[in-house]
Amino acid sequence: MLGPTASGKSAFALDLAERLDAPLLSVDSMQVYRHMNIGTAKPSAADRQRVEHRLIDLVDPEQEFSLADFQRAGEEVLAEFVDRPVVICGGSGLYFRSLVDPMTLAPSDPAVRAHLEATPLPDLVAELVGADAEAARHVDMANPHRVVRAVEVWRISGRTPSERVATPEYRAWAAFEPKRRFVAVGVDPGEALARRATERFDGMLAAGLLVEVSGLQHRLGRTASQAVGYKELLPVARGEIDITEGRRAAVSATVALAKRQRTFFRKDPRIRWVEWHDDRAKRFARLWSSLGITP
RNA sequence: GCCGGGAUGCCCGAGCGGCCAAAGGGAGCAGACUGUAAAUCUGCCGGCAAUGCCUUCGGAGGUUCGAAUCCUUCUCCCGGCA
Repeated sequence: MLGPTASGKSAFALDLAERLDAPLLSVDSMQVYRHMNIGTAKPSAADRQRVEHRLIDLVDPEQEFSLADFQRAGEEVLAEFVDRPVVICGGSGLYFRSLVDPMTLAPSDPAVRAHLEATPLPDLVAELVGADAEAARHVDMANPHRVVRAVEVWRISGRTPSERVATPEYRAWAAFEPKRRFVAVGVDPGEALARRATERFDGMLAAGLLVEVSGLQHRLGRTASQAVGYKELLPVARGEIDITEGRRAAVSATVALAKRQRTFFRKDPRIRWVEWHDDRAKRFARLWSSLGITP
C-alpha cells in the first residue's frame, strides 16, 4: 500500500494487515530512526499491539542509514515470511522497489565517498565523462549526489554508468519486472492533500512534536535531521524562528514531499490507485473492487 | 511638529536614467531519480493573438528622446529629535 504522505494509507494498511493476519512492513526512510516518533507518524503502541510492525526503529537518529541498509533489513524480514502474505506500506518509493524489484546495489566505500563529496563537481563530471563518453545520458550531471555516487562506483568497481545500465537486471528494473509477487495499491488524498497535511501537522504539534524535536536536536544525524517536520522545527527549537513560521514551512514541505512521492509512484504501472474514503467500509469496498476481489 | 530612512512582482529582496518584465532566494506548478530518497536535481513561474505587444516597481503630477531609477507633492511604515 503506497502513496504520498498524509494520504491515510497507514490506517488503511493497518486494517488490511489485521484482516490478513499479516505483518506490516514499513517502507519509510524516516521511521527507521528510533525516537523520531511523533514527526514520522509512527504507529502507536496500540497499533503495534494489533499488528506486528517491522522495519521501524532500526537505528539511532545520529546514525546514517541508507537504501542499502534498508534493503538488507527488508530482505531479512521477508525471509521470515516466505510463502506468507505481508503488507508493505509506506511512501519511500525507492525503498519499496528495493524490496520487490531486482536491484543489486553497486559497492560503496565511506572513505571514497567522503573524498568525492569534497571534490568540486566539475572535476567529478570530467572524470566520469573521461571514463564513459555516454555518462551524461545516464547520470544527472547537475546533481551532486548522483555524480558522487557514479564516480564512487566507477572508482571502486571500474564499472561505468553505461555498463551499469546495460545489464539484464537493470533492464528488468526499468521495465518494472518484479522479483517478487505482489499487488500494489496506491492511496492518494487528491485535492484534500493540503488540508490533510495541515491537520496532520497540527495534530503532531498538539501531540508534542516541538518537545520531541527539542529533545533530539543534538542527536539528529545527517539524514535524520532532514526529515520533514524536524528540519523545519529545529530552528524553532533553537529560537531562531517562531513556531508560526516553522509550522508554515513544515506544512509546505509536507505538501512538496507528497507531490514528489506522487510523481515517483505515478509512473509505476503496477500500482492500482484507490480513492480514499473516510468511511472504512467504503474504503475497503473500493479496494476490493479495484483488485477484482470479492472478499 | 522637525530631521533622516523606506515603500519593487504571491512573500523576502537587489536594482538607483536606456542593456529591466526587472538579479537572487522563498512559496507555487510540472518533471527526473539504482547507496543521503522526508534527500538531491531540472524546467516553468505578470498577461497575451507572443522572434512582438500590453500592464507592472505606494498614489498623483513633472523633467527627459527614454524613468523602478531624477524632481514636486500626497499617503503609509521605520529610526532620531521635540
